[in-house]
Amino acid sequence: MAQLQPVRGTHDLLPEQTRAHRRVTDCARDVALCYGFEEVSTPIFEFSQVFKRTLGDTSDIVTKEMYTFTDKGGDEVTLRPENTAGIARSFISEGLAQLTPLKVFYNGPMFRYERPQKGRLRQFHQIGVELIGVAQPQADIEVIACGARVLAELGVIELATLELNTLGDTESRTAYRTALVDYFSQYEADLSADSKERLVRNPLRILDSKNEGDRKIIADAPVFTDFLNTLSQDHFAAVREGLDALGIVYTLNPRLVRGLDYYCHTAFEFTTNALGAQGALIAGGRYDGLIGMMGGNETPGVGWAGGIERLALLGGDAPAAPRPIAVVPVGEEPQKIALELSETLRREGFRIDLAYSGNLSRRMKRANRLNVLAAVIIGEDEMARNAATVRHMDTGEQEEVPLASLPEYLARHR
RNA sequence: GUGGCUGUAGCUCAGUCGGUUAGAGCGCUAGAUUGUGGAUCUAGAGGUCGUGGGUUCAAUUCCCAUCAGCCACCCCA
Repeated sequence: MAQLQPVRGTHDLLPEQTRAHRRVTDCARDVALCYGFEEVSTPIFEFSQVFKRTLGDTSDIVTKEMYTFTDKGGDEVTLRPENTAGIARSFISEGLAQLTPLKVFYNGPMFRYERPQKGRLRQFHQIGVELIGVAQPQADIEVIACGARVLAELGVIELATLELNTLGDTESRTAYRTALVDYFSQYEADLSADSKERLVRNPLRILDSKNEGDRKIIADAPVFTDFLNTLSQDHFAAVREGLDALGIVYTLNPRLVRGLDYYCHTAFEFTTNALGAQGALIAGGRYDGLIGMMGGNETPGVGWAGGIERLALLGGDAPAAPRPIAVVPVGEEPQKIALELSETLRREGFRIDLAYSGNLSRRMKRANRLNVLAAVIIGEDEMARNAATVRHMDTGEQEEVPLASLPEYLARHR
């Protein structure tokens, strides 16, 4: 048991969990399609530069959480810790600028070297959308509405609250950042160790500190709204107006900050308190500087990512496994035609499970365990009559049906 | 990365104040029922008590380390 265990923070997805994940991804994909997004996939690893350049040299992800290695050709590559950078890279290298506005949906594994907890894994899975090439607040609104809709369709919207903030444009944020550093520097000695770190790495993060001492200092810190220029204010106002018009409720959270450098203007997060400390279900925002930062033409973008494991945990029980129909041969000859019969029925679109071995009792037991809808029993007797006995497992009723009309019969009783 | 809790059968958990063959329920296998599942009864399989080391006549039990899970911090999805 201890000898052969999965790598820390990774999980096997057995049928039940896979069904739970698929419910989330299928639902999200359907919703995203409604909003005009198309599904894409980018590679699971990229050159490390893709992430280093975009996520910020000081972000936790880059400094301590990336799975980075040198491949046999000497290239330094990294297992993707998130998918926005990969999409942006693809946008540039595939020349997708001519397709703007580009709307994509993705789903897949991400990797972060973190200390595992429930809802926090080293290999985890995300769904997400990106809307690239639209600077107008309509894009922010549409993207947020899409996220809200995914949660609603999953039936977890009641457990979530939408938190909203603006990070302003670069000009506003730089001014605010400077003011914050000035302010907190006065109290540097009283700040928690974490916050002293943050003072140099990401001063905005101090605002989010849970440390009590920090909280007192934070109470009198400069407020971002005082530093927002008109453009930033207008953008944020328009986003709020749009959400109001759509009836999407949100709470303003001035302390909502993004860990990644490329975000600006709208930042939002659908959070829950039903998962302990792992509260973020869907998080995203606007990243107008990202594509330019990577070397493409300046192109605005907005998007979000959602944690599949977290959404699946909240979503309750996995959907039931599909109920197949069992083909149960009894005897040598029937055994031979059972394979053929199974294939025929499968071609007709039925989900067929063949009872491989044992006496009839054993095979029926197995069929029962698979929760089959019906058992198609075929023995010497039936063969002689070119028929099969169909037993409906829920009622226990059974009926002999000519082989030729079996598909039609089963279709009626499906 | 920091602090804490936990680790006994496939699953959920009892138990041993250190002492001979470690238990239950569920599940699994077989039989009662040689062409009929689910219910019932009977029998059976399954554990180096997470791993490694130490203390001891003796360790699943005590100590240390390690691995893993969980909780909080951190970070976020």
